[in-house]
Amino acid sequence: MTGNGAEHIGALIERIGRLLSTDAHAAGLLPVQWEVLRYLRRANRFSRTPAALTAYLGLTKGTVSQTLRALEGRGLVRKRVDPGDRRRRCLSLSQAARQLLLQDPLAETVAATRRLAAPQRETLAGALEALLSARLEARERQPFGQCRDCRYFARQHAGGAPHYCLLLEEPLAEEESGAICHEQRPVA
Amino acid sequence: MTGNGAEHIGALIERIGRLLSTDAHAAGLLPVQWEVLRYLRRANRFSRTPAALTAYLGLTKGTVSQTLRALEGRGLVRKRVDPGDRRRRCLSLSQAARQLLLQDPLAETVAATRRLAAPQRETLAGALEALLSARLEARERQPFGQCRDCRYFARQHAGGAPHYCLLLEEPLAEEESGAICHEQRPVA
DNA sequence: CTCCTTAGTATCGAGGCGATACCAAAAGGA
DNA sequence: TCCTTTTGGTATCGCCTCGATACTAAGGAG
Repeated sequence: MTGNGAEHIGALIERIGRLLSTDAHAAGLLPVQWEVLRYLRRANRFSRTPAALTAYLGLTKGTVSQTLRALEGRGLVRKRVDPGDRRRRCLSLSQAARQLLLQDPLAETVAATRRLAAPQRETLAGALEALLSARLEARERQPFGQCRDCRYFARQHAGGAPHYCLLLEEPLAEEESGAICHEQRPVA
Repeated sequence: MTGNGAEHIGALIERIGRLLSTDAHAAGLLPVQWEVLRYLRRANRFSRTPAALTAYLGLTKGTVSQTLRALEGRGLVRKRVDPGDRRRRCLSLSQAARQLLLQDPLAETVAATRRLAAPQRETLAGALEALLSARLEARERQPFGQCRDCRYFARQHAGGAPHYCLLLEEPLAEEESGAICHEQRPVA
């Protein structure tokens, strides 16, 4: 292989992104629609709202509202008013959406990643995280990291007891600690 | 950092791709329009045609035709009939397009890549190439590699003499050997 | 009760995108 | 030579993204 400069890496990222985009189209949904479904699968209960989704995708709220409208029309996303704050909408995936996610075109790339040697995969993950956080900082975007990596995450050590969010003052189940959160602030 | 599995890498790639897409929007052109300009800057003279561009982007020819129409309307791309084959159109960048490419939003990510440690950058490039070629094979897409890595590339060793393409039977200048080609077939 | 902020929707215009249909030029027979 | 096929590109339609702008509704602060 020739040309391993920084420009080459830029071209690779661009090309892979384009492939993912056409894969997404071929799988029956538009790229951003797949991303909405993936987000809703990974986000915790405080983050499954149009506002958090808007921040995650980096789009305007009007665009997101319209995209959600399209997904609702297809019966993939359900929207209902938050009883606590009647301005908020709680988003959830339909059973059809969960079924559809089993054919997520991104899975093929994940499988290709699995075929890399373990140390190479480690380095790849680290490098991508560095690139991502550089861009996030430049744009002052929220990181949307995992709950358990958050400065407000309090781990309860008494066996079986749930964890706790010091920001939202809510108990957290063990399964929730790996979900992404729109309020997440990395430790230190 | 937590969760370095293959799924995590998939999420990272997806998220970076999304950031690049919103960066592109912010820079005044649509993502695919930036990609067209980048392609035309990097492609050799046999590959600056709508058909090659269509294969590169993995889109339908109708879509590409329409995108080129938009870029032509903005005075960024010029199109003229190929004198040899009057069905073909030869594409070229205007001076305004070359000027615009100096503000390519992808450059910021390239700069971030440059800040990685050299061995990490090497591994990143290798891993991304592996992911890309896996997807290309699965979709039976052309690689669009560099001319000099092609099985039809004949290097002339007599000082200063140009190289030669055994497929198209055309002489090649030294500067062309780094360009990407729609006919490129990697060695062995 | 006002003002302000936050959450979401509605609408418009540009444009990507696939699908389909179409046209023109080249190439390949019989 | 004429006829067919193939190749390169365009035109049009419908759906959807996307930003911009303007709007409604609900919560909060004084």
